[in-house]
Amino acid sequence: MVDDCPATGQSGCMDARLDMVFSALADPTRRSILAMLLEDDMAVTDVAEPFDMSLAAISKHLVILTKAGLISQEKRGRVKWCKLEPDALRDASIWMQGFGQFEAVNLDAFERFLTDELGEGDEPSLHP
Amino acid sequence: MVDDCPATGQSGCMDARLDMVFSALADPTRRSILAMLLEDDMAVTDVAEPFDMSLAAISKHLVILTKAGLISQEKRGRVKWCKLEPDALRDASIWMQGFGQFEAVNLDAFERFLTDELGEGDEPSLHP
DNA sequence: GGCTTATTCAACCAAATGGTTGACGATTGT
DNA sequence: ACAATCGTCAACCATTTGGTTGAATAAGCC
Repeated sequence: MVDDCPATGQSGCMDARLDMVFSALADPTRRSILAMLLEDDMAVTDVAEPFDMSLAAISKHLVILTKAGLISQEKRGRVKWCKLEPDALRDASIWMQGFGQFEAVNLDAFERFLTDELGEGDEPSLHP
Repeated sequence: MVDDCPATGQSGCMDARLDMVFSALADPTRRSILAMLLEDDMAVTDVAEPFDMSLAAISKHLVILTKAGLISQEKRGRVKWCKLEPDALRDASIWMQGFGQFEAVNLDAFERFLTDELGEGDEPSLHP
């Protein structure tokens, strides 16, 4: 009954986590927030600034991202800092790769990944 | 205005597609369907069979998966065949990998991937 | 102490989601 | 021709989602 196989999805115990991760990613605002946090940790107010939306709405988005494990929030003083937490993203990505494994063409993606990351200079350029 | 950078998410034209892919993946029923289709193409009725849910509901799920590009449906005679379409999954997975790229630990995932796929024999064993 | 800033809470709302049922068109088999 | 099977459509329903406001809590500044 433990989730022995990530592909079956049959009542696995990581189902709920995947639910949360994918539905968190399903919103463009939340994806933008993740992209912003990719560059640096940010306070809630600063996260909200570029959006045409109330602070409360952003706060709720951040709660959703936190519950999904995609970010973490640490309160220091009166400001709450948001930090990207790539593990959950990685897990979900791995899950998805399961669906490509049986196709040889899937290797394209990894070639692209590797050349993007390793071929383009030494400093970890975030997004070419 | 074209989506020049997959990380910004700023009004990129692939946003809508990612919306659809991730919200399609956010439902456990739909993920199970994908897992079933991983093993073989299936007719709609056969997809619906293991679920405790009406055929119409499954039909709707399949429409959602189709619109997201995750599966394709081809009607042959009176039965409609559903086939996994891994490209969309791969694209979304690539997008997600962007969030791991700046971390060295991300390479773990790819090591795991490579050993899983290449290390476990010649025949494309679907899911060990 | 009293103002300002940072963030959440609570109540509310419109729209989207995920399901049901029953009727319907299309295709197949006898 | 008739009946059975495959799948979708339409109408409906309950719940969730994503947003709004205004008040409330908490911390820093003068």
